[in-house]
Amino acid sequence: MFVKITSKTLYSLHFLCALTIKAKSNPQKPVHLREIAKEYDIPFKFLEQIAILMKSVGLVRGTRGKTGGYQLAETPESINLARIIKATEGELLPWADIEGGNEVIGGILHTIFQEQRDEIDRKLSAISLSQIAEKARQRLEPAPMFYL
Amino acid sequence: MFVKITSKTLYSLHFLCALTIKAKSNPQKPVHLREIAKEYDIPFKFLEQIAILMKSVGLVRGTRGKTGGYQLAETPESINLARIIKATEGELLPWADIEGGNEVIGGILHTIFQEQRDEIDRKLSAISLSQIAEKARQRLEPAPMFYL
DNA sequence: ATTGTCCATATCAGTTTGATATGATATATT
DNA sequence: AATATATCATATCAAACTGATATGGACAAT
Repeated sequence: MFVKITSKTLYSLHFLCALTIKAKSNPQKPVHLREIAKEYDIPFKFLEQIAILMKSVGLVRGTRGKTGGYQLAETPESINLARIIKATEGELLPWADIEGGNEVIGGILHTIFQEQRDEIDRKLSAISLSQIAEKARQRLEPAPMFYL
Repeated sequence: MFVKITSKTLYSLHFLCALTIKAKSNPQKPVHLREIAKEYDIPFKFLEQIAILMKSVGLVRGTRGKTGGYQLAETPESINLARIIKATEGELLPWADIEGGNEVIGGILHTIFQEQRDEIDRKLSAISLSQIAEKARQRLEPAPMFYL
């Protein structure tokens, strides 16, 4: 593939959206991973790893113990898609060996893609978690009554 | 990684550039893979696979027998970078499962990236093999005499 | 016939990805 | 204090992908 999004990113977005949506109706209260795993059909143990990763990059806070769980460490408005994807997929710029420099074709490609990468970074940075969560919430809403 | 270029693409570009450059001084004459593999330091057997791939997508022609070799199947002006990368890395659009549709986050990401992918496609399509080969030729040129 | 090329698969080691297993640590409840 | 339930942290594993190698067939000029 050329542009690649792994399921780790998908799961991470589900996770963060869940925290965002649930915080609306009940702020302050941590959300259990089991709950999210069940609702979004994510393998629980995999979700645990993702939660730890999200915590390590400062996007969420974990509370231990029986009434523990996770909640966003920042407002969903201040968290953008670029930060999330960089956490899950690594830096947007890939070819470390190409950047080496003296390799001819690599150098050419590097020049060609530099501009494009900056553009992608800008666009992803302009999309906030709150926007994504809002769209997800809309799509998840049950059909209006008058369809029944 | 997020945007990824494998060595198969690098080697392919070396291969196609070699054919382009050599065709200038000696058109019609097929170029041996062994020659290219040596000059560009590409594992010969790997290059063979790449040559077959390039042939299967119609970018080069192979001539068998003792005086055989490879040559471009089209003019280097009509071959663009998008075609080459699609041949080596697959379609620029990756997430077949995401495109499925009814998955919420996947659908959102698909929308977000659609525009960007088209943009990348346009930019890569605008860069021809002849341009790349020309740049490569310039960089490969020995230093001018008056530097000695 | 022999040689040197393309052509086509099969295989293999290393890495990445998705997922599971095991257990430690922390805290609210009983 | 004991227990239940949560986060936290590694270790491990199978499948897929990547880079590379191996083996052998088909073809044409000498």
